[in-house]
Amino acid sequence: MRTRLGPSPTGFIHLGNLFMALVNQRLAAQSGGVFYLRIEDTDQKREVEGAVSELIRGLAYFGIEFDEGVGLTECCGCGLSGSVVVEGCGGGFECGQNGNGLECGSNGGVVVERGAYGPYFQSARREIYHGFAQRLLDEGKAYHCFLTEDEIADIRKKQEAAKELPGIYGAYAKWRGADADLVAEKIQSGDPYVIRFNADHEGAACEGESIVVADGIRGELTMPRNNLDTVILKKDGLPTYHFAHVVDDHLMETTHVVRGEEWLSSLPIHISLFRALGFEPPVYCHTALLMKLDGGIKRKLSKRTDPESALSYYIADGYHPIAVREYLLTVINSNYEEWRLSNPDVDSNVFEVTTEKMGSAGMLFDLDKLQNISRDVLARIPAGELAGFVLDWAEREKPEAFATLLEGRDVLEAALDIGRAGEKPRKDLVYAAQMFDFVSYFFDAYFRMDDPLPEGMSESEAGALLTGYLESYDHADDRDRWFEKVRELAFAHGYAPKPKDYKNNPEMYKGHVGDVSTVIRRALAGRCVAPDIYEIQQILGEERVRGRLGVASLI
RNA sequence: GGCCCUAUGGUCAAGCGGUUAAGACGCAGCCCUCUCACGGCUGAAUCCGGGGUUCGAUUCCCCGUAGGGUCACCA
Repeated sequence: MRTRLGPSPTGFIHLGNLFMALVNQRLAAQSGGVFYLRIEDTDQKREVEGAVSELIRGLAYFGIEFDEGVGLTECCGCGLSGSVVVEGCGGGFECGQNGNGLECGSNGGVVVERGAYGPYFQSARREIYHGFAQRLLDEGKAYHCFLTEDEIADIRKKQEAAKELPGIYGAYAKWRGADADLVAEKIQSGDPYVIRFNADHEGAACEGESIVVADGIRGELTMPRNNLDTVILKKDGLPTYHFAHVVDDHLMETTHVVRGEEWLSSLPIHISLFRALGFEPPVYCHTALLMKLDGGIKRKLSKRTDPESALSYYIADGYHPIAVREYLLTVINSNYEEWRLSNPDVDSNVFEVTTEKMGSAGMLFDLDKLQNISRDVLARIPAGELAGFVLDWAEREKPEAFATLLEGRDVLEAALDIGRAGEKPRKDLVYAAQMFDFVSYFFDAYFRMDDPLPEGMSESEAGALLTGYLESYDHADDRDRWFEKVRELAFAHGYAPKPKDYKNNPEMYKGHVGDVSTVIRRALAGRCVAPDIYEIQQILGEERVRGRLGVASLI
């Protein structure tokens, strides 16, 4: 299979982009095919500078790499902004001569193209589109249209009033078959125009005819034939999506177009264009959309109002790429989870994604599920690797903490590794920001006594317990000996050494050993909820343990 | 509004004419237990409605209904 991703460089990378990229990537990789990146920059108004390299980097964070097409490479060192080099051009291009107007990455990346089907920027394929448009023009399948915005608005108003289908078609297509001399004259005098597809070039008799398309996900689809004179070349000479899609995916030999359901309704236009040009259409796979529950109703994840729809949200919080991929995989093919359960240690790329098993309903994005998957994924990653991951995150997102973490890297690693050995590892870790918070108290700079004492525990009582604990503290004790001492301390102060004792005879005790350990835990970690005290102490080291206990016992 | 897509618990969903209607997340309870997390067990919770077809429909067909998508010189 040859698949592609065709994003427009608007500076916003949607979760949906990643979803689509992942499906396309897996499909190509599984079949030994090619997955390429084409930049659909035909809307100059929406274009954002630096969006292309940001897009590539954003996707790369989640492990999306392209075999062909637009990519990023190390800076050529020219230092000039606005320069592009084309890989494999043999030095024939000087920096800045390519003219695509892209940045020479401020952080060392240069946008390049590779592959035999270029250019992969639609804005650089103008002449190609013009050639095919001319062909349609010559064959009477397209025409110049000089309708102004006002005229179109009037037409629409009339159509609305008459409850007719809006758009340019039939009798409303007044430039269809216009006098050639008049057209030439208008062009000559510089009147702006667009090229429209003539939906009735095969004769208006086709009205009511329907088309049947075999969708890779949805099976056989029956839709009415296109009857709108859709614009294929805009006033500025650039193609619309519809035309660029048809021309490019034909020329670039895309075999499978995986795209969102929002394209379903323009499928008839695309089929008509393929037919008019005499091209074979690719296999279409229209995926369900990612939705969000909003006030009780489902709706498409929106980039304007839903922060979690942006890839940058997950990068900023430091979600692990593997976790996000696995979550997406469970959404892409629901049998993935089952597979993962029986293959806990196999690389997720071994799982075969199939379009037939993709849902077509539109699913809610489930952050809980992502987090749950993330816990499992992170539990399988060695602490050393996680420490590096957190450091990368901190360098990027929390620079003020980076030096501290880097300096205390061994502490960071040990802290992240708490309770993870053995058959039933703890699964406390979810994403980098959360991991940082989870271990922050190990670093003096972030140690805070945040939590209040447990209910009913007075400060003097806590102070007495801590003083007693400090007196008997021996850093060299093993875990059993250590806890034995905690029990003794508890008993000496009127607390049940075992929770069960307290449960059975609540009137005999002030509380149980858990209350005592909570006071200790709070003194050491600043919180009443944290992992095993013994391990925390071992990581903190004797000096800091005594220091924190001493400080807390005086309050 | 037209056209199109979709419809199983709160969520993701198995199912593909006869099932006690899987599983996962979440939720509740219990167990384990120094708190938490992990783990174990248990539980509550689903076939949108109405017609057909059929000996029998969650499953097939039709009609509603609901949700979504789309109706640009944006993709």
